[in-house]
Amino acid sequence: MSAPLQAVRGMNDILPAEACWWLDFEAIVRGWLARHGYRNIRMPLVEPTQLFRRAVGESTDIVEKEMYSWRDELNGEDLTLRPEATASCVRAAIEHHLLHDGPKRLWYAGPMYRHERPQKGRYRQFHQYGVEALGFAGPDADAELIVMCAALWDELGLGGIRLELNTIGSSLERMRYRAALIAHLERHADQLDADAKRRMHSNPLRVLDSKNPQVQAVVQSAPPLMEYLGDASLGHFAELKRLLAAAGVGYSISPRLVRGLDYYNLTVFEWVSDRLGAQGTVCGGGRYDGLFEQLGGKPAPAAGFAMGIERLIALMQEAGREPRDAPPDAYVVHQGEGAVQAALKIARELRCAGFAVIQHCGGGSFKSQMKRADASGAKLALIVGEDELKAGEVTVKPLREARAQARVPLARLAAEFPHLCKQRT
RNA sequence: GUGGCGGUAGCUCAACGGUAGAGUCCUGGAUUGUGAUUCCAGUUGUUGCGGGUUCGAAUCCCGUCCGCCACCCCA
Repeated sequence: MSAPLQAVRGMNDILPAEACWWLDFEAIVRGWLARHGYRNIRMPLVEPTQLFRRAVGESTDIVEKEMYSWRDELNGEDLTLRPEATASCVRAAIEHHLLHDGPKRLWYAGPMYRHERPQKGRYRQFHQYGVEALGFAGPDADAELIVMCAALWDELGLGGIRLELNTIGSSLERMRYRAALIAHLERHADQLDADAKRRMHSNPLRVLDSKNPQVQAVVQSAPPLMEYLGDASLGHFAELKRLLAAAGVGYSISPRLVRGLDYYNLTVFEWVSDRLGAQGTVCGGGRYDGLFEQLGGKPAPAAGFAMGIERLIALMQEAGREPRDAPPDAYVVHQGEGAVQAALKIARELRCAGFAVIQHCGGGSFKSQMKRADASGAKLALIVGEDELKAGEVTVKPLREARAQARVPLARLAAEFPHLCKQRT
């Protein structure tokens, strides 16, 4: 036997026992999205590499070292497995003129790819639900997005997720601040680590969220970004805070929260849990008013967020929720001449009536078929043997309760089945 | 990319230089066609892979792969 192949590192199979959690999660999320008036959009997993270089930014971790990029030798295109999907979504909106008749509320879901070292809550293929409000300029849109997150945590039964909020102003304000920050960092260059020194010129804002204590000391004494914001930016932020307070959504202002992607401006936020180890961010987003123009489209304001499915499901499991398992209503056991045909017919009839029915396959003794019936979790075993066939009946045996089995005429089975299924003790 | 810990039956683990085991699961049986409980029987395997030390390696050493956790960053 040759060596078995394995899944690619950091890319996981989601087996049935785990997948039932995903189905529960998705059912809740989709209902929630529909009730908020968001419509689905689906973009390709592969995009031109240039899309992410321009949207996410050259000096971000994602573009610098985490993208699965390659050259398609068939035609020389440079392609990348999407590391996030806001860029794709905006690209699609521009390409198909989605905003020609007004702003749009959109959502998407699917796998994202980042080449990082895997650890708890971090995988090379991970999955997100993304929500984007395109064409909305005001802080009311920011508030809508944040408040709907809070509603979702409630629906999912999750507590202890806190909101961290910040504003990073306009690109012009950041440019002015950037100059001041670089000047400050240069004065204290001797206290910066290699990483901070490298970023000091390429992306100085990123130095702000360094966790190195010595670097943080320098950051603490740096001028705050807030002092470089104009009235418009401050007003946007103030109104957002008012709307959140009115909606009863608590938050903490986190001046060091700048987010790793270049396209953000004004509002940025993260929802964080303490129960997930080192990777506690469960959802992150913000406003990206410059992205449409940056990608060659007509300027349009926009805001959005993405949430990590693996991390949220981990929280659901940690909260002690039970996944809704849907065992079949019946398992059809059959033996003897002509029994398979009769069993198939019975199963089909019941399925047409809306019941979940498993038909035994693969032969085996009566005993082994009954074992399968029990293992399937079915409420009832339907027994089709020679006796039943002769009598035109089927034996209905409850598997989950101490109730006697009964013979039911085939003609009445479908009609009586709801009653047989529901009966307790 | 860097560091710490770990890989033994499908699963959970024991054996820690001297012939690889238990529980569970799975399969068959306990008088005609009845599951889950009970009893009996049976299969679990190149001890992740490759090399080295040794009379002898699951065990010690080196390499490699994979996993977990952390750094970094984020979902």
